[in-house]
Amino acid sequence: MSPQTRRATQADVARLAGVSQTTVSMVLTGTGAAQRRVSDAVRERVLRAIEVTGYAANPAAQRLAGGRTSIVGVYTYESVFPTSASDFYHPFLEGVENEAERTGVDLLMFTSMSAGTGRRLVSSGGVGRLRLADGCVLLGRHSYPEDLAELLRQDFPFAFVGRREAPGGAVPWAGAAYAPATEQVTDHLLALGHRRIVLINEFTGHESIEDRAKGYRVAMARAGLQPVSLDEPDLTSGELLDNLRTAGVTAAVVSSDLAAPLRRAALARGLSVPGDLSIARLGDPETVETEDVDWTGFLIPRREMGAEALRVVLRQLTPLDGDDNLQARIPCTFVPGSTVSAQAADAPAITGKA
Amino acid sequence: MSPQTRRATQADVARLAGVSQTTVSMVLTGTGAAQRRVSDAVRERVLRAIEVTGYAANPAAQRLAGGRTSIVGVYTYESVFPTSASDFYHPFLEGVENEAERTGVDLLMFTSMSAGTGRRLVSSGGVGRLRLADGCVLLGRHSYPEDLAELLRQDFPFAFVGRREAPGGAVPWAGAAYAPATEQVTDHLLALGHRRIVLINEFTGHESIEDRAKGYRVAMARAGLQPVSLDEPDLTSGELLDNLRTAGVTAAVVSSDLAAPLRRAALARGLSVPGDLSIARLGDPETVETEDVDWTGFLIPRREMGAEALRVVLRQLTPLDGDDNLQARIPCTFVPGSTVSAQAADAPAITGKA
DNA sequence: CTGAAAGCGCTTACAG
DNA sequence: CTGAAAGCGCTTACAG
Repeated sequence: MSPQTRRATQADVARLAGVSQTTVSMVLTGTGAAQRRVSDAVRERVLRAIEVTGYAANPAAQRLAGGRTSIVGVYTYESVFPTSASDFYHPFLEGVENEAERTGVDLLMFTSMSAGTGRRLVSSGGVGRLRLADGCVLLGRHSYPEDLAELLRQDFPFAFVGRREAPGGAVPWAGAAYAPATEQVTDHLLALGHRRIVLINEFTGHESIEDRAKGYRVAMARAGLQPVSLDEPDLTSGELLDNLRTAGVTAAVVSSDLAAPLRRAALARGLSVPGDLSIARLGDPETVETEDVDWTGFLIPRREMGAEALRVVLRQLTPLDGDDNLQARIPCTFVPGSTVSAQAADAPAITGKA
Repeated sequence: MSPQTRRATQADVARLAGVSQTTVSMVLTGTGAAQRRVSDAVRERVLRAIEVTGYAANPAAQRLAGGRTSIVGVYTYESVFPTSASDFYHPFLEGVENEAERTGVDLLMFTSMSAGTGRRLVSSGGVGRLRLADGCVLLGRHSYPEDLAELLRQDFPFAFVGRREAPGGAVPWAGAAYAPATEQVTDHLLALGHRRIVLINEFTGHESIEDRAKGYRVAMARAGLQPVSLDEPDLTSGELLDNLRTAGVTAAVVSSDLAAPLRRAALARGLSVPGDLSIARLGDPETVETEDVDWTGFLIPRREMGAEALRVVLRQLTPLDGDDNLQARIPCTFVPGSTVSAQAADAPAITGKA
């Protein structure tokens, strides 16, 4: 309607309200003490002028002048929407988006720096692009120590979804509390009478794997038992199973990706799960499962991890309250399931060879 | 390593290269003629200095100074990741993201302005926030004429996914070519010998509904037949079916959401589809289907629509080439299916009451 | 071919 | 309680 096609600026508002542009800014974003310095009468006039002009802040200018934009970057190390990758990213992003909506921040999704494989944030000028945002949530399957170190060095607020470590400082993250969850699962087996309980973990140096091992060891130690680990990465599930039987193992605590293969190997050898071998799973896998098994174990709180990661970023932006914990562990949910059963205390279920 | 924690600016680069800051800017983004004005020797020095300093442009400053950020906003009228809504938004967003990755733009997802229902872009200061981006892709189930009119008025580059109209100018969009697709489906039924073909459409004023009706009328007119429409919105599928039978209809061309109910009603009355009634579907519904029916009809090219919408935005940013079409119709894919069969020319399939 | 200068629209000391 | 001024890091006329 109005012929004016240019967007209103603070200067326009100021002119209409008969005050200085500084005052308009103060009314809008004056921090703490500053905000209070405007008289009610003036504030009223400014507010009215804002309404009349339809003024809305220019985020680029805000950002450049050192203010906040309420934009948080989301950097994923692969693209998100193609269905292949979405199994992994999706639950996390649901959490991030929910929390973003709740707290009123917009999400800047970085997808442009792919350049094929080994896509790195630092080298591709990505860190620079991030600066449009107040902070950034990072999301990827692996570890990216150089990226994280660079972010730390630049003192840029960020959080990784999942525990990560990097040289040069404490990485902020929101991860699953794998240690207590694994401890609980192991305790559950112990309470069922199992004594020969083995941990079967992946053989990466990944932080989350270490956490699971720790929880297992704690539970075993408290029960006065010797932790047993089968760290031969090259074993097939079948060979692994044979080793378990030789060792008289009655229960296995297994990382999420290895549980199904182990169960299949057991069934293939005519064994019953949980009759002959109890299997508990340490986390639900990211891919949709083909078999319909009612696993005993715990669920990874992916949505909560995403939401908390955003909160960890936000916490760095307003370090007002006492809550300055930048490494958040989210509890996992224990699921009773039916791949585990009771075991007479001293009777090894698996004896000799078949 | 280096103690410097501040990010490098063009001024830093300039100092190191022994040139002016203007020259650095020219090397990086000089448009056309300007770019050419820098001598090779100087360009070399600047480029080297950029590498040494690890300079990356500050997008906020770029944007404020009137430059491009290679950021395109994506405004969805509902949240995206919660699974409830993702059925609708997902395929479109896949297309947008793919194209963004291909063309090297980042996506700014606007999620913050929900404010419950009736969430509008204009009133919530959303248009202002958009200005961080070079342009914007809009995505929603309904029509939002006020928002679109405001965007047009402000001359802000955007594109809607799906055909839309608004007062104040031509809305840029990327939509499905419903008219020719519906025409093709109708022709298919005509070729099979059907003469009494009815169009069953939703009763909204939605643009895409109009397109379908147009395609149907064109095909019928060419065959010298009278188009038949049953525009009684309050009819149940069963009553609708009874009307069809009374009218001696042998084939129905049905919008995506009404096809399944109509088929169920037919089966419930002991009729065979396609034996007694052929049903062709105008588009695949957005929700996952419960019944496994091999529908005859066409598929909505949702991913391509998303990708093209981004391209429509980009086209407005660089109107160099001759391709200035801002209303793109993407062809739909015809699917033969098995809910349609041949019909003897003059023998009405449905006669009398059951 | 190169540079000094204005300006984009904000925030934040610094004066009154 | 309020305002004039500097500055954030760029782009783009405008001079040389």
